[in-house]
Amino acid sequence: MTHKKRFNLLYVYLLRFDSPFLMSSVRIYLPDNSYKEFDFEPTVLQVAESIGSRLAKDTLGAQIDGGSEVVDLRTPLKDGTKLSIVTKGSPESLEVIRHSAAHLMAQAVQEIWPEVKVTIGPVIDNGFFYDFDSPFPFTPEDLKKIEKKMNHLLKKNEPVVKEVWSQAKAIEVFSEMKENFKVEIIKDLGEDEVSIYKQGEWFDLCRGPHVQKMGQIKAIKVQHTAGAYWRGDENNPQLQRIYATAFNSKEDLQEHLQLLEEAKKRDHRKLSKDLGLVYNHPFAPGAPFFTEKGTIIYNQLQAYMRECYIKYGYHEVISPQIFDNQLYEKSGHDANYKDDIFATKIGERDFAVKPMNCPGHCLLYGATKKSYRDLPWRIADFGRLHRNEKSGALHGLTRVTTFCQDDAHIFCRMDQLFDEIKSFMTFLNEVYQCLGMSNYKIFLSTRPEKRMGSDEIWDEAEAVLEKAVKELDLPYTINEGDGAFYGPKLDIMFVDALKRPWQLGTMQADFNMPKNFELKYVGEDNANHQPVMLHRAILGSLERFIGVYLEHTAGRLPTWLAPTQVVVMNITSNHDSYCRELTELLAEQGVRAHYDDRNEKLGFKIREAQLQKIPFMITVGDKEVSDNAVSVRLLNGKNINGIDKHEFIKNLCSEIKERKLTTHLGDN
RNA sequence: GCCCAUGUGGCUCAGUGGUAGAGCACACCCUUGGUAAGGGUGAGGUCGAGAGUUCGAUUCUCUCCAUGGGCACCA
Repeated sequence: MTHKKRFNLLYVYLLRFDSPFLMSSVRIYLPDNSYKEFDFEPTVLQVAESIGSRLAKDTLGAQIDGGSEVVDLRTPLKDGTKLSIVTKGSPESLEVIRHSAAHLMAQAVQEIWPEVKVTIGPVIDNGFFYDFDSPFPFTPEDLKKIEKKMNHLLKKNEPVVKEVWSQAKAIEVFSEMKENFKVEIIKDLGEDEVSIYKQGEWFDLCRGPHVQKMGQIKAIKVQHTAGAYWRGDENNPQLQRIYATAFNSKEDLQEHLQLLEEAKKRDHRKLSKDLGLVYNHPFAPGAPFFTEKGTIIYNQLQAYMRECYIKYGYHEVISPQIFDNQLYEKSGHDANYKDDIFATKIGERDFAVKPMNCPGHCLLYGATKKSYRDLPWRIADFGRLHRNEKSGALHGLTRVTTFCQDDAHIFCRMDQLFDEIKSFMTFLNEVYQCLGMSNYKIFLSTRPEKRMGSDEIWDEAEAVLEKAVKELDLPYTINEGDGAFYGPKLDIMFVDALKRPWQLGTMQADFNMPKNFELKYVGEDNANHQPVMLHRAILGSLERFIGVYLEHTAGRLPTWLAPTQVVVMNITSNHDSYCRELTELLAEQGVRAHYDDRNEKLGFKIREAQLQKIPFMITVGDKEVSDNAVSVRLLNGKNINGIDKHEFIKNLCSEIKERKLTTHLGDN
């Protein structure tokens, strides 16, 4: 603090307490610790005005007392408030802009179709939506019309005015307008007063924050429509949702739209088709075929996990595909999961296709008498699972009806739990590092509404997981009510190259299933005890993982995973025998090499190999044949010419064997 | 499951109330060409399935199936 300020502070102090005739002053602190004084409680905007007219013009909201919530610029500030003004330059400003843009969209819709009723329109990541109660669905042409209308309204640059109404008045006004959803919201709020934001003639019930004038929204884009249930409940009426976004500048909007384009290019459904990895047929909805190429990725991942299983003390098992439904009655699946199980009746007997491995593994545990010395008992299973997903839920490889998890169950004693969780996290970290997936977050998902077992059991299970992450010093977030029906989970959320989160790995603590199956081990005390069951997966399902990984890498797989690792290209048919020998040599070393001997120009072959994202392209011409060498082109376009043939193969083999991340492929 | 949209050769997509077209891929021929598409010729589709309207449907209507965008669901 400067000398002058310190003096001011003292002076004001004296004024406040020694001059009863003056109104006590209100002091608002700015981020640089300086402050502004008022003899009334100023609004955010008034503070901004006192600093400068330019700042006032750019003001969109504020954050107060170090909080992250953005408050409305019309908010009166109490003495001592620490104020950080949000202007159009700050990322928080988007929230304000989008909030107002949502109102603008609702206004546009109601000006075009007065019969459409409004509900709510919140800001979401990257944009906002507004849910309308409309007698007709919006067409793409309607969306264009809405966008046009919004741009027209923007030009009018109407000021946004806040009013505070009594609950009674608000109910009366909105009832008269037949805005019944709004009336319901006001009643549910149960507040004596509610705030209303007006632009021109149009107004909406809203908590804010909002811009000063609509013209502060610089760029909007109406994106797409969707059906959505009122209050997210499928028993409620379905509304018409319109998604849109808004930005501080046309450039920012352009940039965002480009990012969406990029994400579209990386869509695993497109990539898996273009790279020839997966095939889908309407006769098997949600059940992908893996082609000969896709199967290589699938099997390589499994082989990798199998190697890790040896290191981490897991034993692989194979369990039945179809069980008598009594198994699922016993496990609790019949009560909690029936809708998703493929079931069939043969004669008088009910059968079910297994939706998960755990009940079968409980049977296998019970097959032999276990001593405390046998624990932890870790069994892994790549068994095929089938789940009868609701039709609308299917999505590429990430949501399918049949899949295979890198699944394992650990049966252990209570005192072994911590070490098991720790070992799992080490295992997971090793795998994710190997795959270049270092960015992941941990969520602790707690008891869901639909669950089995007593609250005491749940208390214990949740506490065990929480204690473990705390002791391991891992940062985590609680995900209330998102646990499995048999136990809480630690969910691993992988964040991909485009910053999108995906749930892959999981570690679940289950005290319920061991109880249902009356699982026991004989303790040191020669008495029976119940083991704890841990359900865990690192990749999640192979299908889902491959989908996510394709998007993360944009299809540029590390060499060890690439279906074709090397393509050999001759320049003329004179080099044919050399190429043939080279390809055989590579194959002998276990390298997946393809010889492109087509009568085509080199540029053409390169282009195809490039589009197929093959890590190594070898070109062979007169030079290479005479030097017994190879020239290599990498996916990033770099060339390494004239390497000794054997040296190249040696290096390549070690890259594959060590499962190196191919950084030379370019930025993933 | 719900709302909306879409479905045309292997792929990407035009198009029409009078039984269809392009590019790529494919086959054959010419071309032997050093780092992202050489040229020519040809074959290939009862326009997702079923029903209806119509003299006539790939086109209009309905139902179903699948896919896409969401919602809900995701043990």
